[in-house]
Amino acid sequence: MDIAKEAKVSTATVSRVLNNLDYPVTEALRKRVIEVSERLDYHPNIFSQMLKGGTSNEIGIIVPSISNPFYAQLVADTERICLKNSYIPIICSSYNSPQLENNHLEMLTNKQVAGIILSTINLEGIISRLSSFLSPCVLFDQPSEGYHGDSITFDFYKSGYMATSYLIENGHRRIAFVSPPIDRTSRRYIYKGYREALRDHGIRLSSKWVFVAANGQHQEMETQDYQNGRLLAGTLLNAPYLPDAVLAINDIIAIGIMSTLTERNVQIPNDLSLIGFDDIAFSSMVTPALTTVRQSTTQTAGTACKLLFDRIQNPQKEAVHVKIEPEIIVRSTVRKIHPKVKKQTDKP
Amino acid sequence: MDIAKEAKVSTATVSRVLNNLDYPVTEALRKRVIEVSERLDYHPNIFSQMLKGGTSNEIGIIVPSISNPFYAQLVADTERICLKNSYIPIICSSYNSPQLENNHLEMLTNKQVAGIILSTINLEGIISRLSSFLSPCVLFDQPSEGYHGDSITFDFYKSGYMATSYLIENGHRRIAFVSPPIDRTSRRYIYKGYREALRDHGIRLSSKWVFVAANGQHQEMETQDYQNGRLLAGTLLNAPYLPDAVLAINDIIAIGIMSTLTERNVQIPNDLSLIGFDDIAFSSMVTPALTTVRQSTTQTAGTACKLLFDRIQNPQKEAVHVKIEPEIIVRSTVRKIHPKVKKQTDKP
DNA sequence: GTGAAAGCGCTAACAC
DNA sequence: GTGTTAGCGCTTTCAC
Repeated sequence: MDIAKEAKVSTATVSRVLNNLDYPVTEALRKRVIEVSERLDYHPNIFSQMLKGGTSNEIGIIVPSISNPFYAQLVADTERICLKNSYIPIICSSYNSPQLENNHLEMLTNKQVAGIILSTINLEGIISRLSSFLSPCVLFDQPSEGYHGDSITFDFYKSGYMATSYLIENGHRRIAFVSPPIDRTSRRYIYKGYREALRDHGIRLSSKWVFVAANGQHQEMETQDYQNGRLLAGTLLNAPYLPDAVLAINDIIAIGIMSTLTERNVQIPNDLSLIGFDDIAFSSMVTPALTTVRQSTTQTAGTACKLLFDRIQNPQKEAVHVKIEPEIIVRSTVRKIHPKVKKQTDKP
Repeated sequence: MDIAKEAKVSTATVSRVLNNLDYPVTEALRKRVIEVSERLDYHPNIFSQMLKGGTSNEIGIIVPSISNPFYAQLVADTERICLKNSYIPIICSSYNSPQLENNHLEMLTNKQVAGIILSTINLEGIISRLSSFLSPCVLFDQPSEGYHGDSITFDFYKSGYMATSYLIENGHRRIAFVSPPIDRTSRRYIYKGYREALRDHGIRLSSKWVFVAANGQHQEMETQDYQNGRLLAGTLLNAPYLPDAVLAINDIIAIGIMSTLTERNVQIPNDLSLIGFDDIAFSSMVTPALTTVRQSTTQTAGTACKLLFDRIQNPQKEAVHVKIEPEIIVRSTVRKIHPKVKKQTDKP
């Protein structure tokens, strides 16, 4: 330690002063050490601190893709809370690659971060390893069935159910379902909610109203969802008649649908109602503003951080599972219609 | 080292095997070490590696706000390139706080990251310290005048000049300028480009066509820009007559303007042309699709990474300054008008 | 009150 | 070919 030499004291004293240990050190020495450390622009070497058994104040945050506005928001919210609690967030995108997610996880545990907040795209693949980690891990956003640690997810099933019911209550019967490939548990649940809401209201599920994109998703998700929305809206318009409403599995795909519809002079919500999921910032910026089911990022981020902080404090405490309730944000893309008045388009 | 004991060899041998040093080790021993290391699920302690003088493969990326779609895109692009080159990106948001930016910078240098890619919001404040860093730092996105290291920025002045000229060439004369507070060098340059383009085309700058928001920006930037756009469009509509065109200093504020205009039945581009800056993904998703000046994030990210990687390879090489050329993305919000035909609105 | 010294896990120089 | 050992910078116990 250079400071020790320069100030002519022992390294022990330097350590005691700089770490503010409540250890008896004469004012004179203390002052000298501080003076020298400032003069030398001293920064402790975190590696040797950690080697010596120090604890990290970093928190890893892993999400599928940071360029997706929903995750950008979720990460930003989480980041802010970490910072406020003097943790340093380390943000990682898995880009839908289990391999990359694994790498990140390994990197984070190697660093012995204080904790990990993870939206996994590969639950089955990692669930067994999670508990063996040295750093506590809370799962958020995506469903986490079978995980025994802390977790917090949306109630996707309920989201799907609520959105569909909401449309039905507004008089819609022919409700289309539009989605990218249903390859995630979250999507499966929304779809299930959709089907069961229809069933519970005595509406027969018709496969002709289910539009699921075929392609994979290794490109940028946001653009792809948008394009899927545009495309699927196109095939939807080719049907002999229009549905009453469309349930789009996320806001971006909904905005894609709006775009094609507007182009083809189909008025929303006059000719067709539309509801999305997520409530990303842009949903309120499009015209007409999109009615959607909010998956509150602030709530998710807040709860995830709280669970993690609590666990860091008390590693022995019982695991907690939280479900965030969906909330319908009523804006301008769903209109009330009278179920008796069957609207027909001018298509053959 | 547990492995050494377990396999009954020295730690040196273990290190040699596990690091694949081209050091003579008998196959038998090598196999035994590998077998044990796998059985014990061994992970090297990166702290002691670093302590011993190892080099980090992490790269710090600092931007103002990750929830801003432009920066989300820029970060995602940068992240991907880092990953592809086996660097681990560490993403930090400064949230427009010089204090926080400083903290991040300090954290990154403490970790002795391989390099830093920085969009600084506090150039003056940090420029002197940058060169004393142990990790090389390339500045991107924001102007970096006075910095002697590598840097890469947009030609904001040219952007502003080009956009304004483009509008003028399309027959517009009364061109409004709409912006959040002009508190950043980038914005000052765009504004300057606007003014000088007007001047060079013999159009007098009229302060009544300059709309600059008053408020600060410690909230979420994206929402705030949008709201500013809405508000300023409102005051713009209260003027006795409409301008021919509006130059909005970023896409989000442009989308805010579109929103108010659509609400008030002002048709874009028939009644008013509009051009933005950035070319965020959403600009092509709104209706009508926004004409804008692209600040290519892929180009910026690519160049920034290249400069940094080069410097890591060769710390002595000369500093490089790159300016990314703006590019007008023609979509549907600017129409050509004949300069002679003075359009008047029906307002008094 | 202060200092000396051990040791965290690893790598590399040196011995054998 | 393989083992021994010093030392990276820090914290902490123990001795003075």
